[in-house]
Amino acid sequence: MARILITSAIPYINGIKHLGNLVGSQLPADLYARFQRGRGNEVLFLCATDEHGTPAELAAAKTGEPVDEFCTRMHEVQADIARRFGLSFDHFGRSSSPQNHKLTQHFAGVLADNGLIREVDEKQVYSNADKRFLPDRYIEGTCPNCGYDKARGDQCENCTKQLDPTDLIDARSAISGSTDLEVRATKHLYLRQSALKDDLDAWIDSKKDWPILTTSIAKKWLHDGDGLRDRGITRDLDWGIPVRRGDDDWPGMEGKVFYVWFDAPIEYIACAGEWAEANGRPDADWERWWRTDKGADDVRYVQFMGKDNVPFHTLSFPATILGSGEPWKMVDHLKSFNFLNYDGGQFSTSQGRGVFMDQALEILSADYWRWWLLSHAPESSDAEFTWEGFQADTNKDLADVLGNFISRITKFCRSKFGEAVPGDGAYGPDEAALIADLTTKIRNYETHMEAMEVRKSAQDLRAIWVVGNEYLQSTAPWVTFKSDPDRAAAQVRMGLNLIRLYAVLSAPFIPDAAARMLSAMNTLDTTWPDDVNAALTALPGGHEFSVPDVLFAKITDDQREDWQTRFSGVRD
RNA sequence: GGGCCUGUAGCUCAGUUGGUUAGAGCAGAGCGCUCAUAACGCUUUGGUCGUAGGUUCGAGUCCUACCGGGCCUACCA
Repeated sequence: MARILITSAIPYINGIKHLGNLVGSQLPADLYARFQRGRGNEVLFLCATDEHGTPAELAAAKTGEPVDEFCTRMHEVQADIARRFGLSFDHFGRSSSPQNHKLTQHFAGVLADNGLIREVDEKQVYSNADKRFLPDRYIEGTCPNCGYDKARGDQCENCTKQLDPTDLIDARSAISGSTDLEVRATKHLYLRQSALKDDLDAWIDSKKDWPILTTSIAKKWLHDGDGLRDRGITRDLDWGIPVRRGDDDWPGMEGKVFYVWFDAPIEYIACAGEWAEANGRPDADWERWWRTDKGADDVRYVQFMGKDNVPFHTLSFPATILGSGEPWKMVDHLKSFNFLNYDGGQFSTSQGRGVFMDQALEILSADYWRWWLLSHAPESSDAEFTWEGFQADTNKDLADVLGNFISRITKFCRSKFGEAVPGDGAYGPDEAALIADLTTKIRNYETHMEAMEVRKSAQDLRAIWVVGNEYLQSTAPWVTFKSDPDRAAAQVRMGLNLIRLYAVLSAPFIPDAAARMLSAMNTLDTTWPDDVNAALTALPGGHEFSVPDVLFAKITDDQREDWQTRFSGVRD
């Protein structure tokens, strides 16, 4: 039995994620986790909320809550939505956890001991009105290049020119609008990534099977200009992990916290500790997933994320681990995704454009979304969500191909044989051919799932569903029944066994529907079909079942138009 | 500006190291079936593979230029 550690990029605490965020990390990670569990492998699937940084402080200030209370509340909101989407995290942690505080401070300490931290005196813009240092993009002003009056301190989004905050004319705080800004001296810690460049380069080079998207981004950062640059890992904020050197104070760094991108990936590790604590397990139980000196040698570690997260996972976090010199498990495969667009534009959290996870669940159950998003996962390029496509695809795949198959065979059986699997007759050449066909298709499905080829896996699964309809059409038990009832009985028995098989195979994509299928078939047998022949005799003659309700109701044109209108604007 | 990704039938996408008549699903057309959520099955119409050159016996696949879409570019996360 293989052991597989899976992490999804941790969603930022500030607000509810949209469908584009979901399909880029948590959902495919869940697909893979469910698949690996289904095959009988040992899985630890971790996710968490990423809670530190300026936007969290500002969002809390907006609601009037203390930032820690805001984060606690939003964590629960996100955890609840994740549950309702069927995201099967073994633990959904928090980057603000005590475990992460300790571990982040630990890493900073050992990196300093190894000579990989340097202190840098620098100047940053400080807003007297806001009483805080402002990140470049929180400073607005008039672009000296094109005159656009809402240029940000890092770049003018009108003329795309790269800017320095001090370039801006009439610079003001993007938070308060105050122009009472000054340049202040401050001191920060930098991680000497440049010293680890060759190690990182060699490490990336050794990853031959990673998506091009992943390695090309990493290579760009490694070789652009003078090569990989050192990176500031501290910030002048109140909310975050206090800068400490292991268990000791860090003289000169009082009142500062670690940069959110330093502590967020470390939460992948800390989250395992939270998982152990939450389940009353000893430290050894999580360390065997993360410490190669404590049993993690045979763990395969896979990360899922959107392309915007790649540099931090291919460079910063590995630099933290390599630089520590400690035997932490490093990522084996990094699956990255492009973005999902919404009806001709981008999904946007800041602008409230698109469909957000909570809204999606208000109108349809999770499986509709899971199926469509995964079968259109933006793997090779950005993908496009349209309501027409969503309606057409889910109606065809889920209602017609899969749902109707279940409906027709269960209802036919009920009318001719009653609600129990008919035991007469035996499988013959038709069934042997079906089993051979299914075996080939299931092995393809497994291969693509194993390789995290999400869209191809969805196509494979759909093809497996189609086989059921083809089988019924060609054997026509409704005809056979009139001349050879025993033969019809065997055909119906096969059809009912296909439902159980489909439930097992489909569970990673559509877990709720799979559970309803198993429930209707009155079985708890979720054995993975390594042996397809055996899988199709699992429900014996006499086994009682029930005809399930409609598995997937179709999306009507009226519904689609209604939703199209409702989600055409922006959310408040 | 630089780097990378991308442009294949009306739509969404496959096309392995260049190799005979470019594939799938949906939509469209025809036929069949009637167990079923008017569902299913079979057959079938659509493409000179963004444009222009080049390499090659042979290019959707490699090279160059150009046009279009996208992402990143290190202090948002």
